[in-house]
Amino acid sequence: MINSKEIAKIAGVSRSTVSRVINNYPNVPQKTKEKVLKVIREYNYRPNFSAKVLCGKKTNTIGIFVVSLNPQGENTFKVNLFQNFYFGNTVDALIDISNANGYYSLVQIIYKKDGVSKLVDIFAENRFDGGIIIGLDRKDPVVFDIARVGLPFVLIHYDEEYLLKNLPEKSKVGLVNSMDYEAGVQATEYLISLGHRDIGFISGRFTNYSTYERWRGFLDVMRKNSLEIRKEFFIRGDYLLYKTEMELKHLIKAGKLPTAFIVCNDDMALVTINVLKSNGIKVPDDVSLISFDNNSLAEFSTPSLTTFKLPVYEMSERAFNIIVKLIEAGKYQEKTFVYTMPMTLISRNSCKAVR
Amino acid sequence: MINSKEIAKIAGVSRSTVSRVINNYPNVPQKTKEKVLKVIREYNYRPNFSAKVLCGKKTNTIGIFVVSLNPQGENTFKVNLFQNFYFGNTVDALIDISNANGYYSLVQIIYKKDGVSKLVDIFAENRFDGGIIIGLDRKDPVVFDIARVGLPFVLIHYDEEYLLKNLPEKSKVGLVNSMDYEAGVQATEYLISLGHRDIGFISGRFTNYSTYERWRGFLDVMRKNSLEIRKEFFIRGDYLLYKTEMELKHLIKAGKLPTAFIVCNDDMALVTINVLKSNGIKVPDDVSLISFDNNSLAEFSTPSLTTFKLPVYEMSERAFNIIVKLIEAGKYQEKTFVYTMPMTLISRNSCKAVR
DNA sequence: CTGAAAGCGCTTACAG
DNA sequence: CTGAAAGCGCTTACAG
Repeated sequence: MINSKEIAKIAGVSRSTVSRVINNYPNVPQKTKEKVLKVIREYNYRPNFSAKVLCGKKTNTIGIFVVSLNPQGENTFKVNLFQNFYFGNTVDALIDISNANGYYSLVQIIYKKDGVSKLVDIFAENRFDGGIIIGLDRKDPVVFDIARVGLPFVLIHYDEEYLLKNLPEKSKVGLVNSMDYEAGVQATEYLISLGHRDIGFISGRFTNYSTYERWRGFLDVMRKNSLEIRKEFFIRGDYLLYKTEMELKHLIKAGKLPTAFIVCNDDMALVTINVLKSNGIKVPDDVSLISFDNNSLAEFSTPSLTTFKLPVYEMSERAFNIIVKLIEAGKYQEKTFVYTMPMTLISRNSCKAVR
Repeated sequence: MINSKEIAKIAGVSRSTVSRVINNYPNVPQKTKEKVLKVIREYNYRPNFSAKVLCGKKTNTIGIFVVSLNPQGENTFKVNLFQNFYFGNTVDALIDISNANGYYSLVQIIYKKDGVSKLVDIFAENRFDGGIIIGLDRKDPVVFDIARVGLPFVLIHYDEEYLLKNLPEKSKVGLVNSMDYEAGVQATEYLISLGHRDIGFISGRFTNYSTYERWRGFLDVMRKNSLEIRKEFFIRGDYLLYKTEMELKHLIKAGKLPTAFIVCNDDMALVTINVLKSNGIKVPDDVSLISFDNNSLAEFSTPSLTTFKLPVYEMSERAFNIIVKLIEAGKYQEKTFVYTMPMTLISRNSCKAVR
């Protein structure tokens, strides 16, 4: 590849001038500009990216990081991003939004293990102007190590209080959450309003922001209504389909079911429907189901799912806007942006009033 | 951020030695190594990425490029990657596979217009070791400009003959296609075997490899069976749902329908079902539908779709393997790899034998 | 085994 | 308006 030195030589100017033309500096006469531009076009010259960055130019790149501990054992890599509603859609939205706004996107999936600390390393390499991180545990302290690197980043789904309390001074950090506590409250109240009193809960991972918050909401409402929270109606699904299936089968065998389940995502709800169905239990006639996400199947399953829409696209947009603000603020401003976005109940056919 | 010079100073060695330790050169005594490593850890030092690349080190990054001309007018950016089965899943798979194998992935969506030529520029910036490109027209000549840059790349879905004929010498290029011609043949033969003779075709874009090939297959079989290809049964859907809907409505209004349609993707097939349904026409009783992709809804629609599975994941894996081979071959080998992967007919409920 | 020096390809004060 | 020079942070022959 040709470099600026040669371009300069051919155009009969110095490298400084070539640089000035490329970077659109004002004090280059039109004539010189055209002369240089002509050579650039002719030789298809493109300034070397690394050299530019090394001189302190921006990378124009957003780092997108998906932290995904691997439940099937540490040997299996692959997240199956493309089968995961939350990760897949967030990454896709983030890429799309970044690109549409003139930023490159560098995507990196962290397959846990040593991975999370590797996050710090990647930030220290200075490959991007700012990062967006999803999939971290709600209180993963790696965040503070990353903050110390100095590059701005925004978190999607993380504990707000814990973050703000422990963030080092002068951190450039953003946070985007969904209103999972409120959704948990609303889900429980909705079921109660339908006459349900025996309400079960199929959880995701409790290290996870959303699961934790929804569970809190559930507990608060159950207690407020003096409803018993029965241990046997709690299923630790951990967002894993085989686990959900296994534990649910146990419960069915044990003989007693709640009249409704709050399920921490649509995928587990879909499995729940199937397992119940194959045991002769009807949804929603025998058991009601309310879940979260509103994934692409929610509308098409039988019955269709009553679920809370996770505003993935809107959250991604917000995260992108914050990171850009943080990047542009440069060294002159430190601020922490926090947004919490509403989830919407989409009422379909998996819930029914209890007789 | 601390740099190698300071690390060297603190550790009491030269930058050369720091570099040797980092890059695991063999001729560093254990003791020196440990001394340096200790300082590196203590100060959380990470070699600057751009500086490394500028010295000729690899970027360890795969560039992933999605070319998506924007049908809704040039002002609308956003591809809605996450709603697009083909693009979304391919990108996700590519990211996943790259990351799992130790490569970063730099993703860039090209929103056409000036975009395609911008592709050449990005390749010239030397930000990644090799690229994978999807979404290009089956004969987009930009490929040859990119090839001239010298970085290896692999194309997904491109005209093989045209590519091989026009590629400059010493190109490091790969190509991964699916057997769309064969699928087109098989789809048509299948419908004929069910007794259909009036077969319509709802096309994607003809500049697109898959549409073109499937159409060729369709034509060949229809001719071989001396079946009439009726112009009025051809709908140019262009992969656009509103267009498919509009043209189909025209056709319905005109009064005469084929007994079966070959539809160039599941999304258009789903729309077709809806439009027919709302006009009192039943699938598959009145009209059979066979499509391509096997997207996540294909199984759940009513009726479920008989469709050809596009092996997105397998194709992505293949593309990744090729690009790695090409990268590792370095300057010493030039070779063009071409693979064409089978599509599988998944027989469900949208086709029926004609009485 | 190890350090001094050159070089990768840019940009940016600085001087004129 | 424009060029020579220094500098960004590494790596890598080269010499010892």
